[in-house]
Amino acid sequence: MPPEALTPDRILEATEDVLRRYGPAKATVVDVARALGVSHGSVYRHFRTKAALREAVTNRWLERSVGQLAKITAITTQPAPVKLQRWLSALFDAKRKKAGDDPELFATYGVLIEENSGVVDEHIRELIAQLREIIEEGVRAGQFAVDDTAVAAHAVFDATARFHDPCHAAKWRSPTIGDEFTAVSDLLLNGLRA
Amino acid sequence: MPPEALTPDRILEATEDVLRRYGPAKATVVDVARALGVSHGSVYRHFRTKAALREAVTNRWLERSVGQLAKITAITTQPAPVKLQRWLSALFDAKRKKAGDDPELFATYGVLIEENSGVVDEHIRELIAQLREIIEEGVRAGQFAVDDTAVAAHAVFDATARFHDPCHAAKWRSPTIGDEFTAVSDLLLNGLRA
DNA sequence: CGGATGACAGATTTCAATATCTGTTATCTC
DNA sequence: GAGATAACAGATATTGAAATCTGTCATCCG
Repeated sequence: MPPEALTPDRILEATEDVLRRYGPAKATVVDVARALGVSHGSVYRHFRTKAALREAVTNRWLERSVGQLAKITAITTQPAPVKLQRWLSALFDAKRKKAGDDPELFATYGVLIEENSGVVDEHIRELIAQLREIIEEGVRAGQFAVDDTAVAAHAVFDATARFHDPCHAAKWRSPTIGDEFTAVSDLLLNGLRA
Repeated sequence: MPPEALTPDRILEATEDVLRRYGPAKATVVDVARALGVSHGSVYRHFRTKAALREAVTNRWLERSVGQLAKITAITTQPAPVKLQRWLSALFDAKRKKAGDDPELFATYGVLIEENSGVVDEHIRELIAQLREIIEEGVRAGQFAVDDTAVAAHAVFDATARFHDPCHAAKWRSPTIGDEFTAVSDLLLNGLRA
């Protein structure tokens, strides 16, 4: 009997390791099985296809970041404009940090994200829902004036794409990127203001 | 003697044809020479390297689009907010049209653009200069209130990246993309307003 | 019987031999 | 002599045979 039972979680852990080591192009199900000391047939017992396995890894990665941001949404001691500003900053900083700390791993997840656009769409829907909550709070407090908070939240998310969408990651290394973010952020805040 | 002298322009024309036909990965200098009925050595007389040839093609393509937008900037019968709105729409429509009409060709130029980021930077600088002119006009007329028109122009350009940067092209096929653009555009206009 | 295994078929990837391409240059032509 | 050419070396791309991978399944084990 192996030291521990084979669980989806252990498989996902091993898959992340393999992806980190070999990259998205070379990581195989056989590699994952080898890392776990089992046959690849056993992996297929828990994940029906390689695509499903990669999707689960992607989901896991995205959920970790959404969780962090939800904490900012939950803070109640800040006025909405400040909270929105901080939320956007946190999203940008988190992305930039990940991209800067380990560009290779970031690129790996970039590939997974392109593969699993469905999972990403759901993730984005959650982020926009958080944004909407902050904007709604601001409307209630008379700090923001918008017709439709859902539309506004979507617009804010879209307008900051340059600072969170991985396809712009290369530009995040520019020394002026911070100023550019502030300029967009301020302009948007101003646009929402009552 | 060939029907016409071999000029840089004819070579660029032929290069565009070859790129259209074979795509960016397979288009070779030998192909271009063959299309022109000359030896590839002759092409190298006009363009020092394959990279220089591709850069010139990229430049040509980008200049065509900047030229169209400059016409909108030059119109003097519209108030600045309307002009800005129309300019952004025109940029988005032009990109979306190109991407939709011939996705393969658009992808080809997408590859060239990644190869020649220097040329693209200059192109973007020109676009932002046009934006800045419109914003300055609005500030003079008391319609816009911004500290620094250069920063504001940059911010507007960045905030609309989702609607002009080729890395977002796949999303331009969404049926709701028009509404999303309008929402961002309105939000930005509001943010600039005095 | 629930869970793991290894052998298997068809699809995909790797690798090394072969062909093509890039960029230079000595030569040719008008 | 200005402009084109073709031969060439080194770098890059293509190709097809061999290896590996994906996903299935009959079989084995506790």
